[in-house]
Amino acid sequence: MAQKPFPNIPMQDSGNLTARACSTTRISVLLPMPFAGPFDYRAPVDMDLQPGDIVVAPLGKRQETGVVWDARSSLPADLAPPATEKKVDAARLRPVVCRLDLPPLSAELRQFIDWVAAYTLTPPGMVLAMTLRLHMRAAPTPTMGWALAENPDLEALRLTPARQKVLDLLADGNHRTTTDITNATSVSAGVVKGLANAGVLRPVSLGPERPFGQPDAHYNPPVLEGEQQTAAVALRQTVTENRFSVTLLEGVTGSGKTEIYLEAIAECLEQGKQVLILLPEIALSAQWMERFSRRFGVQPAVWHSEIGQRARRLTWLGAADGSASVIVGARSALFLPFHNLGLIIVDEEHEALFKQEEGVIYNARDMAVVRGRLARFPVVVVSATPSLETLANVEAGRYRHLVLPTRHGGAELPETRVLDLRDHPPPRGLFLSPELVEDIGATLERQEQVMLFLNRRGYAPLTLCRSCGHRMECPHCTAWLVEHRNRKVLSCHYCDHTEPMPPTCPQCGSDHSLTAIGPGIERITEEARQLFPDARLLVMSSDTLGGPAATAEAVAKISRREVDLIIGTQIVAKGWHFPHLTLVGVVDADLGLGGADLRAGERTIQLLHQVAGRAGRASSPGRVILQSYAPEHPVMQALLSGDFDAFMQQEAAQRKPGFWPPYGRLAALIVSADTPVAADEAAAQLGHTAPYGEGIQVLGPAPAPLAVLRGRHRRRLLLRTHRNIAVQPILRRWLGMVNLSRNAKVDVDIDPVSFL
DNA sequence: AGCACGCCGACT
DNA sequence: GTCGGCGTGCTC
Repeated sequence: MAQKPFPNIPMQDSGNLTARACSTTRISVLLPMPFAGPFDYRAPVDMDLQPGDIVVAPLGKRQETGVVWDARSSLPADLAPPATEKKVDAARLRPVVCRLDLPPLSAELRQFIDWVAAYTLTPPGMVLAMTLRLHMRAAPTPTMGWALAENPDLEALRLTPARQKVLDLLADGNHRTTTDITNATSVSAGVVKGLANAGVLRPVSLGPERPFGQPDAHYNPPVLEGEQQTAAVALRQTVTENRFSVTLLEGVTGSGKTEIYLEAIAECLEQGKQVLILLPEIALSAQWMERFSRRFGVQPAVWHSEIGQRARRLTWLGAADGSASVIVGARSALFLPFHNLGLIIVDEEHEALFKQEEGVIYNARDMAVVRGRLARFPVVVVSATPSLETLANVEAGRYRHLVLPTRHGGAELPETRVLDLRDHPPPRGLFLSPELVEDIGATLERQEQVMLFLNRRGYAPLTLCRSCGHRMECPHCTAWLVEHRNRKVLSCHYCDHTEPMPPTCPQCGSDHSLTAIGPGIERITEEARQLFPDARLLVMSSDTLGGPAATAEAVAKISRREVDLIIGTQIVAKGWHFPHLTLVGVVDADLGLGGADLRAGERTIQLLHQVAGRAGRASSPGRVILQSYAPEHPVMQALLSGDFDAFMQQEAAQRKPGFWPPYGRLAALIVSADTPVAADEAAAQLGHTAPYGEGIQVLGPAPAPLAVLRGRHRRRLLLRTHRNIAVQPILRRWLGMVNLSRNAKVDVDIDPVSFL
């Protein structure tokens, strides 16, 4: 890729280099590449380079954007990788090409990047790549907008009402983008285009900058009372203290957690500092954005992996120069180069989505705390069902705790009932118990909304041949193929394999013998459609909702009562506000409790509680019915009683003696190879060289639950240590001992969340 | 991560 | 006889 210096970014030229100048100007440059550490370069004499400066450096035949790095690491001894004191010969040093005119990365951010790299055992360059993940030298193409033409030929123009609206809007002489025009006038983009074609509008360049609106801390302050007021004051206090602290803000759905942490944001804005809010799934947070702009008068800047190149660049620069004072984002926003960050809020802190499982494997919730500690500002983690990790930190006095015990606005918590499917089985081949069906019918009768929740996409999770017992499996993964009847395909939920539904059994050739086993959301929809033919159904899953816009529209339809019965997966559990929903039916409450997952119970209770929270938020109380084959299970009992504290204490008691997290540390080694033999060989080697000692234990190797994933054969080992033993030095020594064949690979997952 | 160097099969 | 497959190794 040819890289030309971009004209809008003035650069300092390296000028002529003389051999004499070389000896004293060695500098470290960290490149966004998987090297063990920074490379050394020569700083041209006329180029004043400081740590943090973003530079272009030669690498082999190409040029790369990197960052001038600190000469010595500031990491604590138990994290710092052993220093490789082999200095590259001064004669081999190549000069830095130029310095880019971009705000330098702060010392805190550099330290944070080093810290995350050392903690996750990732090359620091790969962590830097998360900060630098844009074409730093790319052109910020100016936004095009429209202005009224100098002397438009209005005679020839058919002046429709829509066209008139646009002309009225632009009459003030301001230049606007097509989007701004359509938003302000609610005409379609076609109208704008038509006017442009008619020569009434002329295209203008809006210039490279589109400044972010400044949130106004006093725009629309809420009226808070009682416990809410107390909590808001306490949270504002953590901000005014102006030092590192972590606070858990805990409160059930509807207790007003968001309103309260918006006050902490207001306080931080008043201090002139930036705020970062991390949400697990930013693409689905239209309602959150609305609440924010209601409070502060403008939309916050948004960051996630799917924003366009342009918005990406603007937001990055906005973070770096401080003009974006509030950024709301997914986990990757944690690596933005904030100018003056004063607060991070992690909403829904218990969510597994904060864990990045590919590339640099890190937990954004935990790393947010680290960033706050290194840069000395407060962090607030928020949840209705806090993770055991966070609760243990509260218990140990490391985190503060603010609890909002009641629902706000008089709404009652939903009444929960566990329906024992052994006593009330659904008819053969169906999945909704008659008891639940009756309840749904009565609720619909009252013109109230019902939601059915099943956390499984597709029609059926297993397709089985009734003649020979053959199961339809993924050729690349240890997983069943899920039937998607709408699309007439079988598809793997772990890789991108999809095949057409075969007409006969591929094993024995029998006709009409392939049978769908178990329910997916499509099958529940079919059942519901037959039971309630008059109800207006809406299916909400990642399959049916293409993107954020479609999701927002679906949510709006529910709010407008254009829907009676909602059938959804996970996606419905997000913090939506559905005021007319009074009954939630959980089709399979036991789903997720199987398997050997450390956190299966915790996760199920968090998910189901969140789903339950969708019911009865306005004046009418909601009800939740859980279909279960194990009503006696502690998870069901806790959901019944609403006593999550007791459940979590029980979980804690189970994990403490074995030093399971959070009472010990865990690291997973995932061995993968292209053949089972190679995988076994590598796993065995790791098994033989496994560390041992007081408070150190290695479990495995064992085949991973997904023993084959995307054609790679996988084995797992688990390192468990006491909490006071750092796993990183142990792992570094361990991995240094093995001599793996080229086709075998070991991925390290510190603090694993998924055990697949 | 790129990109080159380096040794073995199907083409002009 | 060459073009090109991707295995291994290096980049300050």
